[in-house]
Amino acid sequence: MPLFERDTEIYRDRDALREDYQPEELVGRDEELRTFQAALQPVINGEQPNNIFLYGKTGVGKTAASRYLLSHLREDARRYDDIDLTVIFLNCDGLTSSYQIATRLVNELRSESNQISTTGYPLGSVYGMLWEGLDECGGTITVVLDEIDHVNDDSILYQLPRARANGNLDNAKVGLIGISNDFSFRDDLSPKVKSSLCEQEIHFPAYNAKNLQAILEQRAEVAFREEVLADEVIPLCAAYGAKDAGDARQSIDLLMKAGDLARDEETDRVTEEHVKRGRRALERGRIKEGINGLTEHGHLVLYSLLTLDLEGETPIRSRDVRPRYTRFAELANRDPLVPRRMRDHLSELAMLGIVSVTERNEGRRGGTYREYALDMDVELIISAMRDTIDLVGVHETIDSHVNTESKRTLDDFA
DNA sequence: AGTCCACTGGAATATTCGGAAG
DNA sequence: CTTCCGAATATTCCAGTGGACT
Repeated sequence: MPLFERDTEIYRDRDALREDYQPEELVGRDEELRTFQAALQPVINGEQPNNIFLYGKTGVGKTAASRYLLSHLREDARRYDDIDLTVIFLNCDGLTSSYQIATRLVNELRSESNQISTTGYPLGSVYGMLWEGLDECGGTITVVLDEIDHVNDDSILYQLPRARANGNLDNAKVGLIGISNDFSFRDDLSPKVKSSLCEQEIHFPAYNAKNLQAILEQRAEVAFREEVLADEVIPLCAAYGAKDAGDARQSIDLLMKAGDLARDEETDRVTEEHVKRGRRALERGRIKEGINGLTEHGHLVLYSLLTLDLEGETPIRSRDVRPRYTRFAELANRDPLVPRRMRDHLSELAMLGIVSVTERNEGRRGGTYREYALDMDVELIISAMRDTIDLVGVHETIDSHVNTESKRTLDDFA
């Protein structure tokens, strides 16, 4: 018997479900594409391009729409002799300042052999090099800055659109396209940046179930063999996706997970059951990741909440979590955090969707406070926590010191 | 109408940590 | 090895907040 064997293939091309796959047509974003296209029209007309600002949550097609339209734009611009279009696409993830963006842009414009170092120059001379590079390139230059909310100073967002007006550029016409996940980012911009960058704003709303279904169908067409998916699979994935965040990435991942589960069992059909199990598995992964990213004190806070939940004490206000937390912290040989900070950890757990929060107000008697409760299956959280390495030490410490009453609770899931 | 409770959430400030440079 | 920097974490302080109570 051979060691390796081809899987019973339900997939035609599994890669079509991967993150980097780019479909030829973009479905479910018709209206946004129309506005976006109209905003890009001046480029073709040879006019000064608009500055465009795109915003919307993750996975709603902002980047995909930009790539799609700009590649068409580039192609179509080639048909006109008098238009010389350059597109620079820069993802600002990991970049924190305008300075870093400017050096990246300079390097994009320069040849391999002529790159500059990303540190060491005065800001002014980097801008100087940037204007020089842009002017040398000439024609119309569209700069796309993806995830600009990662950058915490907006000088380049001011400089770039104004470069021509300020006399820094003679030949080049620069258009800036900013993409942001974070809606509040736009509000925080200084007024002068807002007026120039946000002259064209396009909002990408979350996908609804219908949009998601269209997207999934498009992908599934390529990814799976015919007759492999049960009828309810795609609608179900779409429904979950729309309910959660309207995020295409997430829905596609779910479809892929369901497919993988089916493949692992060597069945030739993906069913509703697979989707449900896939969802659970993905959810667990998400929680695990969330928990892994927490600090030790975050873990202790979660632990406190977990044991309290097992004792049926939830929902619970933060001051009642405190004594339990303090005890655990001492057992783990850590100084307990100050209440204000502990509340921050609680809200962080809430942010991850691990716990739920309800605001209550009992007026003069109790004031305003929030009540926390576990929002996830206890089993799921425990199994996710078990894998958290640095928790082991804490766990043992607690386990060996804790009094019999809570020991019983801990044993319940240890 | 005004008081008051018990928090919340923002902000200023301090401390610790980790990585790069010297 | 130290030194320095910026990011991440913590602490301290405090001005709201909004519904129950007088």
